[in-house]
Amino acid sequence: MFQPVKGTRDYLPDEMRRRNWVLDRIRRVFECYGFEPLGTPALESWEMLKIKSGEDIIDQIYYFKDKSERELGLRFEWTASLCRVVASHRELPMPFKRYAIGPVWRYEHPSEKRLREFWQADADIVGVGEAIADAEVLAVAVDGLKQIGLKDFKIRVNDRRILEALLNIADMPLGRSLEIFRAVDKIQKIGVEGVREELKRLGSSEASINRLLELIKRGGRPDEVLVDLERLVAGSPVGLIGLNFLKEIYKYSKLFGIDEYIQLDLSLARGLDYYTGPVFEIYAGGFEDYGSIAGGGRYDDLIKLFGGDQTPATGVSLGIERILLLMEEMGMLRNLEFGSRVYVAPSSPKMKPKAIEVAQLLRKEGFETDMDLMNRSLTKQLEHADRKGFSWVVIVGEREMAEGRVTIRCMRTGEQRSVKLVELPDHLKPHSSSSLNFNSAIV
RNA sequence: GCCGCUGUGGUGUAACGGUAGCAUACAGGCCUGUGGAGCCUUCGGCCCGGGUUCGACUCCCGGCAGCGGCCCCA
Repeated sequence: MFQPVKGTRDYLPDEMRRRNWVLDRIRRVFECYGFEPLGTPALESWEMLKIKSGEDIIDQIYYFKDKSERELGLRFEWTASLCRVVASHRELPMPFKRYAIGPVWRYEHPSEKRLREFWQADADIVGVGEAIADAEVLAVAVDGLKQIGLKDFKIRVNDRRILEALLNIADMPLGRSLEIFRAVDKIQKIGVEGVREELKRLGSSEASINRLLELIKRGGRPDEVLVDLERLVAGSPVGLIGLNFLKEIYKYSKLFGIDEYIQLDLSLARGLDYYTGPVFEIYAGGFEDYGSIAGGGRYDDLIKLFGGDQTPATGVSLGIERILLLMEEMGMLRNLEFGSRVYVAPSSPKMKPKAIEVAQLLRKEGFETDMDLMNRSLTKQLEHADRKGFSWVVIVGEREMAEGRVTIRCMRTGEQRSVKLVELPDHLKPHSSSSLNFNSAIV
């Protein structure tokens, strides 16, 4: 018997329905904010995927040669593909706001929280260098999460240019910023001592390390930290640029209505090498230990690295599996209610042609409709409809049909009544809609 | 990548160096025009490869997969 390959999994209908529900809502929010869909291949050239990914990620790229010895890889995130498109389509009007939702692949140790094939929902703004873009990208992410029923958030933000300044203040070795960033970023996972070890390995002195660890402890609500921080990086032009940018983001976040979630965290750096300024991660409020459910940052140099003009860009990525797992844990997926579906049951095989007619009529009206394909007895059909969770069964019987009527049965209550065929859609409508409902959703 | 535990019908489990049993699900029947209960019937399995043995699902080795931990990392 074949199983899904390591780190991948199947999604049976019940689960897939929930997944789709979440994906649909996020897509709708993306489009609501004016992001446009962009399709790019799962397969990209290895050469391209490697650019500015960072050592650790490169090891995780699915790599292979095709039959013509081309070196290829599977996308491990969406940003590179976006940059490739932007670099090679100079005609795109700016700003270019695009979203992409789909699977990405990383060769790493699978666990419940980490598969080798997983979905990311990305929203990026290309062509805007100002903080309004970063704030909007955060807003769309928060709104997407709200629309699937999450309520409270913590957005950790930082700017790598501030970190850069702190590195200088702490007298850390020059030219190893990226490695140091990666080490510092792990503080949540490996703890202060772990980071200390890492930094030692990178050739920093004990004193520098202590100083840096002390510096990055600062964090919290922007209103409280920003002033303090201003004094700290006063002597560093780069640091000031970063700081001012964060201020701008914070300013705009108020206008977008997400400022209450924002927290400065000077230890945040993120693992990818291409970030040039602000970086951010979103956590579900009260579930910070669970890990981030979205993350992103600004990558102003990446498009140029891909052969395009110097073009600023920023974006955010939602981790779909993480989000679903979290929702599962919070018990939110059980409350999902889907539009009611209709099952058409001929009372006997003889009525099959009439049943098809009824089913087609309902489908034309937009009802999710299924019918018996196996000449089952009415008993079996009801059993089946019950198990599959249909809300309505339309019984197409000889006796009623002779008068142009059918019987509708509500599967939840067991009530049923006879209705005219021409009025059938009206009788099913109150309980059926193409839109989805969510009991505890804010919306 | 490393260490540990695990691998029996679709799912969950039992036993055993000598013909693999149960539950549940699926399909059908009791029920020839009415679901959720009950009873009955059918279908269906030892992860893969090698070794030890008269004989391996069982013991040994390797692989693969899952789970947990470490490492690594969104």
